[in-house]
Amino acid sequence: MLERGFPEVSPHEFYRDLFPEGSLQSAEHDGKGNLIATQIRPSGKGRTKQWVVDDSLNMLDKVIGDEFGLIPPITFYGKTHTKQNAHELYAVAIDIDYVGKQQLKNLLKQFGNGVQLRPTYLVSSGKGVHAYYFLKEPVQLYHNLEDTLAELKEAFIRRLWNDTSSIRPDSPDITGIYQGFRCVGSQSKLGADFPVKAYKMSDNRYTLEDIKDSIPNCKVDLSVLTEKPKKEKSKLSLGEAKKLYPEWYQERVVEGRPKKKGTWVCNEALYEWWKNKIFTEVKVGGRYFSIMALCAYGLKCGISERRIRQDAYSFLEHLESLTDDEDNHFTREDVKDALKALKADNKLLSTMASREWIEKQTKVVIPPNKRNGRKQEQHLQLARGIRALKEQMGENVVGGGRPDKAKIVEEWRTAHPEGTPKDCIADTGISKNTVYKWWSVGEAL
DNA sequence: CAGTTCGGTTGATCGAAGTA
DNA sequence: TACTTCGATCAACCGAACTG
Repeated sequence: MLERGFPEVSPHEFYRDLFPEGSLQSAEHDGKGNLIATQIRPSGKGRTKQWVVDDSLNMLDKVIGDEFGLIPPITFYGKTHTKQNAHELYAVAIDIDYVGKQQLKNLLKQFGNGVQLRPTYLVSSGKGVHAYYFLKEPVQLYHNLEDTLAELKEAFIRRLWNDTSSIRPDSPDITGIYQGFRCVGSQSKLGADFPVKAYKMSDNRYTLEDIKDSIPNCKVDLSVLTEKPKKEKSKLSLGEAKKLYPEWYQERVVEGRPKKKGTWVCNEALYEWWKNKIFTEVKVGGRYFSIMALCAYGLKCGISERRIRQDAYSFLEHLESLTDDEDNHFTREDVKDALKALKADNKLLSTMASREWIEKQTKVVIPPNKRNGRKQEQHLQLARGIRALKEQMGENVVGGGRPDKAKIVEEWRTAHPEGTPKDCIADTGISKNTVYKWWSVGEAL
């Protein structure tokens, strides 16, 4: 289909071209990054695996020929495909889906006559294509560049994915810069007989400016890319203060009444909810972990350690009463041991706090997401708890409802001191209802 | 006509599921 | 793994129907 003089290139050649010899790590600590290849298993058939591909590219064979392998055009430090570990961007890859024969012809024509920027490679991905624009120089993936890069990429996707290139021009997939793509040499959506193939379109390599210039009216500001990232200001938010001085924080929360009424009651509800679960649903095999989970919830909700300990021991009798095997009693020692979680570091605490972990360790079904009846109720309880917690920690957002228009009315009144509500309604277009609502608020000042 | 009450609609957001 | 979509809630909005 693509035989118009564009040579097909083997997976090894493709990735060697993208990551030239010497660009990846070859010695243990040479300061260079590596590729991460991810293999996704169809659900139920084992876990997702990730491989580190170094400068020799030997590990590529792990995903070539496989069902579903992903490789992003990025090098990483470390062993996992995470934003944190991302090091350098080597190419901008654009996914265009629902490309039929005619759309492909259109695309090739536009690449040929300069209407669209001609990619370095075009990769067939099954029902669509991936256009790879290799970069002259890899771009350092500092975290403060993320938004800029994402913006540029989105503009570029919208430019390439249009009614001539796709059967569905209206719903482009806006893939992020960290997104992996089906790797060259693995199977496509259409199965084993249709592997993902790469075709060389040009020897061109680009800069981000080249890409920006190819998009008409593109307003993305690339200047941050040339600046070094600023050091983050060290500010001590309430949330950080909590981590650093947990005892002070908890005394403050428990003994000094919090300013906003409802919030900590709501938080406590989450903790109480779990206590109820321990009574009603925890069985042998999940007893020890249910106490650990109590610690996690307690800390999250700002309950004092003393109270958590008290509550933990209060479950001792009940949990021991569940014992069905003389060799498997639940003792004071077990509770004591589980309570060590209170002193655990943050990392352990956050693993414990995840719904999945608690479910697995305690055998209590914490409803995944089948939205019916009381399961949904619990789902929201959790969401509300977390939201309330954020608010309490001073993160000041603003969740929940629709934003109000108090400010608009207020500003209009300052600009028109003699104005009447009627005029305000006409000027601002806000309904009279809303205007009246905020009118009196302004009056009070 | 100025202002209020009622109830459907809207924008924002959450965690989980889904998709690449 | 990253990011979008989905189902669902919440609080505020806004039109319509009312009140005086």
